[in-house]
Amino acid sequence: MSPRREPRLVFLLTVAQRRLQRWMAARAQANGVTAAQSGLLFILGQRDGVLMGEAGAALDLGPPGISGLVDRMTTADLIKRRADPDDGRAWRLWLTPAGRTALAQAKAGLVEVNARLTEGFSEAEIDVVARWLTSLQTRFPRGEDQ
Amino acid sequence: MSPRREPRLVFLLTVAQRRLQRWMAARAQANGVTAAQSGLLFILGQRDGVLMGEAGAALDLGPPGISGLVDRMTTADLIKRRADPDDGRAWRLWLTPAGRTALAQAKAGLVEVNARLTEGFSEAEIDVVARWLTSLQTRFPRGEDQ
DNA sequence: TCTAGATAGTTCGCATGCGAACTAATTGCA
DNA sequence: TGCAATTAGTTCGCATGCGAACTATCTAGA
Repeated sequence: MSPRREPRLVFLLTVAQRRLQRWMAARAQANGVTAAQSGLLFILGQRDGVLMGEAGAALDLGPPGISGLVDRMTTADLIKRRADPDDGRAWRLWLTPAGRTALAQAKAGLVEVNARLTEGFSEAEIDVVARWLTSLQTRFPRGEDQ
Repeated sequence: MSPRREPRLVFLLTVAQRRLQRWMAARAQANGVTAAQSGLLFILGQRDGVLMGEAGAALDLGPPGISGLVDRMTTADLIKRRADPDDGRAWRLWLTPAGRTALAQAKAGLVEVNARLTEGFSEAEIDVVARWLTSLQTRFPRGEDQ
């Protein structure tokens, strides 16, 4: 409540995310995989064959978001969609060979990005940042809340 | 170089920004102004009559970004675009009365958002966060760099 | 068994913003 | 003066992801 000048966190957060997005998109020309797409690749790398909804939840995407992402990645032959044998409404997602290759490249790229993201900051500082970013998921929840 | 588990900063940053975006978009139903749009309103509140390019630079938007934003806000009658008398290529942006009203509401809303963004964190911690976010603009520069 | 409600995804229209390619106006310089 | 290079914006196609409304399937209870 002191009159200290608030850093413009909304602006900083928006710009930071956009910069990262842009930078990774430029990298995408190399392996053809964007940030959002590599997110799904990572999920499938851990649990191949997840339901679309599960993948969406893991990526914090709503139904339209995961649906569109899956469409684009299916077209790009990075993943494959197969009907769930037990539930006629559901689809399970699987990596294609091209998807596995892209995942390997994405993993390598992530190392560089993470290095760039943490360079010049101590572990304690990065922990503060991570804790703050994580806390926003509680402060700005999905759905209808107070 | 220790094998400590990296927090997934790319993911956290992406999700945090999306959560904030989503939350502010939901607020937008009230005053009809989104986060990106209120960004431009704030710029014009400080310097009414800026050039589009100047506004874009202030918001870290490229030419297509600011062009589209201006189009949408002009259609929504929040801003007005007038030819620069000295430069036939350039346009200057001005708040409309509706834009001024929306700006006042956006300012009020920002107070709440900022409170939510900083709640539970010390000033020193917020400073670390702000410094980290700001540093990304250098780490992930626009244009072609190393 | 039948049906009402819940659940999994899809589709539509929209906002956001990028890169590439473009138009039009201005400027620098030979 | 005149033209080449620069600069201000626009346009196009794309990726991303939202909310609202929809379809199809499944499940639980009367």
